[in-house]
Amino acid sequence: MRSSDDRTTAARIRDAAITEFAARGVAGTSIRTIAATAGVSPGLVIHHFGSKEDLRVACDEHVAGIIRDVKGGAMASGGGFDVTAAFRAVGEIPAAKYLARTLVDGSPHVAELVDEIVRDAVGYVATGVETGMIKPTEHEWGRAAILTIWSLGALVLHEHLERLIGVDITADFSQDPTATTAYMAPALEIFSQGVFTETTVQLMREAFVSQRSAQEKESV
Amino acid sequence: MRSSDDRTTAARIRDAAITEFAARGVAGTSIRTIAATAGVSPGLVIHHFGSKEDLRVACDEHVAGIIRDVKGGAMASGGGFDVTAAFRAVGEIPAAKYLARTLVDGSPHVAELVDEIVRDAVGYVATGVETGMIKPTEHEWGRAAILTIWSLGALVLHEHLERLIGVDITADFSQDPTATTAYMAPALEIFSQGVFTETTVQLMREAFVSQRSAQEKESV
DNA sequence: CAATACATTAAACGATCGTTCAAGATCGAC
DNA sequence: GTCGATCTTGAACGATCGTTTAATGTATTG
Repeated sequence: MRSSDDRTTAARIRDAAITEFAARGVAGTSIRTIAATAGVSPGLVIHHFGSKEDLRVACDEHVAGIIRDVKGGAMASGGGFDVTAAFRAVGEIPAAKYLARTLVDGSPHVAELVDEIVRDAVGYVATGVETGMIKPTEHEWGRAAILTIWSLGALVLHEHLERLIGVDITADFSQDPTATTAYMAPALEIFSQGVFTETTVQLMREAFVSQRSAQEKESV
Repeated sequence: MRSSDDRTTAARIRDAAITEFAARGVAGTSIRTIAATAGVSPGLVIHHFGSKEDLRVACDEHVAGIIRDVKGGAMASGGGFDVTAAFRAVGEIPAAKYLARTLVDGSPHVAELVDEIVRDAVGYVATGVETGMIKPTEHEWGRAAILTIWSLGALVLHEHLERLIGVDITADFSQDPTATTAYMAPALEIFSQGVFTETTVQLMREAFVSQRSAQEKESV
């Protein structure tokens, strides 16, 4: 039975930490809990990683590595800026949940990683525009950033999304057509035809301009 | 000087707790920290709220109350399903940040609250469709849910959004036209014209159908 | 086989945690 | 002005936290 888990003890501890940190946050997880999940003593956790903070950094770096692998591998065949799709494709569910938590908890490396994902999205979108798949825009960076944030935001709020539409985007639902429809269909619709009518766009543009000129008056 | 703060001591403790919980999470915040922020002794916190968990519930309910007020007041004049706009309009920044944290930490009341926001969004969108402001859809619930999740997701990831495009959506930037442009312009663009071209939509639809029929074959 | 390095554990340490408690301080009611 | 109720504090309690330490087990190596 042991042959079914060929990971190092240190790797098992690290993976247990990733799971626990993802579920309860770093502050909400004790070393004793991680040790219990990994089936070792608390002292061994410290022996292998030095301290809780160092263990957290090790988790950070490991998940960051997975993300970079996933991006390199499944990017071209997938949805581009939809990071969550890449995770599902590779089956790295704990890493996805860890990222979701860490995006809010904050960590030494996650900000850097998000910037990286957005830069990739900019490149992906630019290619899409060149090949006529994606509409051009004045706000290249802003649009890529917002699309990425929305995608990551859905990942972070996966529990709510699951409750709302019955789809866990941190799980592999590629075999479940119902789930695919519930999540992908409305998103695809928004991304293709938008939600506002021409009338609304015109109204908002006018309101925006008038607000702006009013502020210019104020500031004089 | 004391006249500048007419809140009850209990209210000051509660507000301090909301701020600290929002910044560091519930597990990452000690009662002693809250007491220090409120300028009282740790014992007094317990005396007024019974326990840390009860204090958390009190924060939950207070913020939920603020959100319901905000929804009722600024909904009609604002962006509809953009919850964050409502917070800025009323100036309840700590409540917004508390909600952002609690959406991920989980709490006894937040799920209920999210469902409520989505139901409101469905109603708002339906009205918009009737008056010709919003495009109709097959997926009423799904679209409203996803739009709400995106909006809340941006709130949750406000720190990353600020770093990426220089706009803190938990702050009142109504006086800052640059910030308004950076965030609102791309979002409005996506919501009006979409991001995918007709070619892409057609391709995705075909891919979706073929995937589906392949799965139907499989399941036979 | 002896020696050495590494893996691992149980026990304990000091710090901090949420909470309790006893004792003042403050206040309104009679 | 006295009394009871409420507000507030400082000290302390037991539990749990991250971490250390000493000891034992288990390989590896010459």
